[in-house]
Amino acid sequence: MLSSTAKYALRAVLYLAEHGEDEPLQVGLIADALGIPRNYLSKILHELARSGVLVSARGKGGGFRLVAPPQAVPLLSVVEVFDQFNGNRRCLLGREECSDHSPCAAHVHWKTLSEQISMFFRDTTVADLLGHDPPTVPGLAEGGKP
Amino acid sequence: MLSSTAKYALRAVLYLAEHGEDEPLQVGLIADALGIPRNYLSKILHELARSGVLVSARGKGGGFRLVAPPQAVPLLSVVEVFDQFNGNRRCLLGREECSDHSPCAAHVHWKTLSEQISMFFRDTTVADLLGHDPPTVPGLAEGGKP
DNA sequence: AGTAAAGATCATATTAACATGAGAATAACG
DNA sequence: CGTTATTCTCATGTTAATATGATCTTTACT
Repeated sequence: MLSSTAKYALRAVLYLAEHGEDEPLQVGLIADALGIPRNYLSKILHELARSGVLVSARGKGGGFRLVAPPQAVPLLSVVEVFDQFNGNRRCLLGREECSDHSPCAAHVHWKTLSEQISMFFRDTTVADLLGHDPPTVPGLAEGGKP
Repeated sequence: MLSSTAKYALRAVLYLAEHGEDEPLQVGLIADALGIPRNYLSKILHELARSGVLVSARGKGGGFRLVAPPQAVPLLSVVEVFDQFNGNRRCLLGREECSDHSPCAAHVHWKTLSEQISMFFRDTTVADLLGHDPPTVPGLAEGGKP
């Protein structure tokens, strides 16, 4: 559904929302916590900063923070920085021009679901995902229920 | 949503359902009609044959045919040959192990849509997509309304 | 001013998807 | 049996995503 870059971005933003309320968090910290390659995450966070989702501070004491409160950050604003959701991404058969006006064979069947997916990313916010099992390093055991 | 390989496969299967009822169709014919690289489509159709969706006949008069009638071919049986729909494909954040039992942060929010997507590919058949604007070469003008 | 801690940037490597080209294997048919 | 039309297979090329490593730049603090 999402590129691994977009997944990294989402997980990092969630981590910032949960742990970065008071002070900026460093790339290395987030990368270690989530098991994401450091320099790769660095570039991802940098792009999120360029896109206005995060702010970055260089130098000692620097790091990344969310610009807006989690309730004001739809998943789409994170994900669209890396994955295209426009045009032929929406057409199941990959036609450049696929619309109600000029539909592909699957158009009427796929349309509803496709719109629901768009709505999901537009309407779900980072805050909606907080308070659940926080995303940690995938494949790392996680002692459970007392 | 789908890899371009899976899209090619879907479009080719649709073409076979519409034009290959009486006789097997040749790779070159389908490739030309749909604007898909010939040898690439050849491999795709071969894999669909190995997977039991198509039958192939070599030699003169050969080509490809659907094994079952279009009503009996769910889109999933075409698509799953190329794109994985299992495991972490279903998890929005890319966790290997993401389930009701061990959910990621997005699990409860994404679950419903994810299941609807699965259902779509399982319940929609090739026959459902017939009788609409047939998929042709993308980006090719298509003389329209009289 | 010097130093350490951070992000920013550049060059390069790795991998998988997508694609092309040439030829081998198979089958029909005269 | 040879010719021709077709799929099948292998080798290779191209491109984009993913990842790594080295170095540059900025900032806070002493």
